[in-house]
Amino acid sequence: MGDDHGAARPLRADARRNRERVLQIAQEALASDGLTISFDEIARRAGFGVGTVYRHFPTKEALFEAVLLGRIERFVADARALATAEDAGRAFFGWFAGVVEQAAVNQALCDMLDSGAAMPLRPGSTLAGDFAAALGRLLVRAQRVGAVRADLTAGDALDLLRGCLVAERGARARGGAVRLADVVCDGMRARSP
Amino acid sequence: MGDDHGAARPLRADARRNRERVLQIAQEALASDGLTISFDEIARRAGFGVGTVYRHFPTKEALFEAVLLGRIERFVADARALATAEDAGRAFFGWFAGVVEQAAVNQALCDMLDSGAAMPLRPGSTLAGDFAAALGRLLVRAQRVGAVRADLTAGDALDLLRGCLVAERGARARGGAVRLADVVCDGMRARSP
DNA sequence: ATAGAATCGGAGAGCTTTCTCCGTTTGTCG
DNA sequence: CGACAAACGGAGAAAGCTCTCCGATTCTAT
Repeated sequence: MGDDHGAARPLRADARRNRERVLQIAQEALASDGLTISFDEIARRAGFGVGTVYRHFPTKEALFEAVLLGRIERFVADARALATAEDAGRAFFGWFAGVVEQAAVNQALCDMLDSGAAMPLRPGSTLAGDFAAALGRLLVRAQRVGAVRADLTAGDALDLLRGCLVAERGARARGGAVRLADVVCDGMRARSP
Repeated sequence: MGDDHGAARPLRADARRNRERVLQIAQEALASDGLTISFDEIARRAGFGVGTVYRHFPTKEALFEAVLLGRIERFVADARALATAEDAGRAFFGWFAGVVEQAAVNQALCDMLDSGAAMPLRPGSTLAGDFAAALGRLLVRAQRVGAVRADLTAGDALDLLRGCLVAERGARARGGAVRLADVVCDGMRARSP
């Protein structure tokens, strides 16, 4: 599930080139301007007529998904790979900081993770759920070994992740020296009484 | 600098009543829907023609400022009142949590504090600067008595405040039990090694 | 080289949003 | 009460957005 429905005939050479260029430009535009950028503006920056871009991606959302979905899937895959790591605390905090690190330099990723309860994906998608579930597994393991406060839920951690994104992005814009994600991670650590 | 230019003649009785009603409805609409709500929608909810609302507030921004400016000024005043409190750590964390507490139930306040580097105020306003300066003073005092990590700047604290807003608002929406602001505050505390 | 299919370009339909304009209605004061 | 300024209402201008449509153009297979 990703490209076209069923077995489509191969694209004409120029069309494939153009499609790649659109994806490239859209990726840059989304990273710098976020989800609010207009479809027309992306077409303009890519140097194509808007009709051409719509030929490749039937809606604005389809284009944005084509650019961003892979990034989120990657986060989920990373979390799964860490699900059996030796040091559960290290796994959780490392993954958490890694997501913040990558998303903080990409406005669209921030917008996507930030906005409201659900990620603005195709209704049928389970990705938002997968993401939350993957985070939840890392969290529980870290709590079992006493690395993270026991009273935090997966929802809490997800909200803190969103908060970190906002904070960290602000800090980057100012050239701040302190990793704000580290500050928040410290807050999540279990106190040693 | 507030109402009208110079000495305006008093409003007609019905006009004053209508103005109050618009402010009241706008306040509720902004709290629940945030800065993205449309001017037309506010007029509709108040039961007025859009022209009537524009008669009282020349632009959308003017209306929003009339509703929200006072709230921010209040935060600044609170910070100033705490600037000589005995327990500097308590003053800083208490103020920080208080701002989060109040802003978390008001979408527009969140939007305003969140969005980018500057608050979307009239260019000439010094309010954004006042807010940052007030926060900075509480922070420095708390750092002097060793209550807060010494490596945090005022900008860091402001960004963390923004992050808290996002996290806390998410938690409220889910009915979360943990005060996420407390988690972040714990992260800002100086470690006692 | 040429026919024919695939692709492109961009005008414009249809929507939302901010804000203006002016005919109509409503308070107020002598 | 009656006149007149003040206030109201909402149509619609202007701008921006998503998305469609179809004539013009470009590739490719023969």
